[in-house]
Amino acid sequence: MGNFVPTRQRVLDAALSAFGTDGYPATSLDALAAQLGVRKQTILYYFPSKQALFDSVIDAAAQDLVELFEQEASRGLAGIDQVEAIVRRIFRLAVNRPELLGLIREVTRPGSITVGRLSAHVGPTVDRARRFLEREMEAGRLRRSDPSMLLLSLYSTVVGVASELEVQRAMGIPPSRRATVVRRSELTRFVRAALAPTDT
Amino acid sequence: MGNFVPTRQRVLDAALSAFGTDGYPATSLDALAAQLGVRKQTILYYFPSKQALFDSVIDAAAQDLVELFEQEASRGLAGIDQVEAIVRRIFRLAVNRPELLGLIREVTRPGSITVGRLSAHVGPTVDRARRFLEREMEAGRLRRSDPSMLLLSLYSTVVGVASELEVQRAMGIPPSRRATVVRRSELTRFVRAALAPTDT
DNA sequence: CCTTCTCTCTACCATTTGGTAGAGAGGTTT
DNA sequence: AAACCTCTCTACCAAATGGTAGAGAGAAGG
Repeated sequence: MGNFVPTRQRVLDAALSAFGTDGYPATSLDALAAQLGVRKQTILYYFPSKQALFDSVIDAAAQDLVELFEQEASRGLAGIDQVEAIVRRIFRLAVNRPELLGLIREVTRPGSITVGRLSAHVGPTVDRARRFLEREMEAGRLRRSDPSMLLLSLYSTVVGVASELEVQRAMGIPPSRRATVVRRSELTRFVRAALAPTDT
Repeated sequence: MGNFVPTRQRVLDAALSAFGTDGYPATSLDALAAQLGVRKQTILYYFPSKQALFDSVIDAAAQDLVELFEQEASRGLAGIDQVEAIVRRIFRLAVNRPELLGLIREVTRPGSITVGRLSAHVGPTVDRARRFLEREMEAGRLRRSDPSMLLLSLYSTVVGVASELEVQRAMGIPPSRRATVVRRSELTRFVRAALAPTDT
């Protein structure tokens, strides 16, 4: 115990959580500072402006995402098994750090000026994923289709099912631990069905 | 020409667009009024507060959605064909009125207090959709699975692919008319593959 | 003509916002 | 001890926000 977390890092963590939960405009520096037991000017000492703080938060989040992805991808599974492994990973992320996916959602809002920053980070990883899909289609381990579009469909489905908690409630799915497990397994089946190569 | 749109309706339309594009916190009554060529107090005359305006916008949007859905569902198609018809419809909606899906996205944000209002409106329609899926599974026209979860997966996939324009750009999909057509057809294939009953 | 109702306006306000200026405290270096 | 650096603070500020109070214009009805 007694481990000390530098203020800058604490600000970054709290900001990620706040931006990811409430969104950029609804997050005030005063509120953030109060939550940290610090004055707003302390935040502005480390980050010259709210936008700069947001940028740094995006950088940190992107790094986490890429790391997670590359780590899972380097295990070298093939075909649907590899996809499923990543789906599970994203699912776990949605449970443990929902604010991170919330941040992605915030950044990818139409009209966002900060998208470029995120895509610059995840671009190479996206390329890698696309090449993977292409390769596996070539090898007949995945249903043939446009790799970019397939990636988009996968992204939408997985992130949506993993993080659209309010929609789930509206659809009568309780936010229980049990339901989460069912949800993941149903998602996996859905993705498997969508990806399985046609036997012809 | 010369058709007159009552101020109240104009406010409602502009508000839907603004809330759906920029989100609730980033939309100011002053900006909204300016865009309408009117003073803020005119807005507050018709809607007693910003929140009340938002509520009315949600009501209007929900009504549109339900109408669209019921209309398409009443054509009485079966199995995947019915699902595909609705997918096409939602896709058209995303192209013609992207702000409407943006509004849904805004309302379904985690921690939103307004979700209840939306679900109250769409609840019956969601139930109807679920019963449809159940029936079609029973009849062997759709792959068997948990209907609620399947609905969630479908929702995530379709709305995501239809409206996540920034994610698409990040994945190298241009926002061209041509790409939109490809996107819809790939989405359809994806959904078809995910829903097709297993032959066993 | 006067009243009343509908609608939009001007004037104003308290609060919150992101941000600037700079003081002060504590440690390290010279 | 003097100078400096790192960090957090108090004191302010201009701008924007949602909202209140109420005036005025025009049409409708008595």
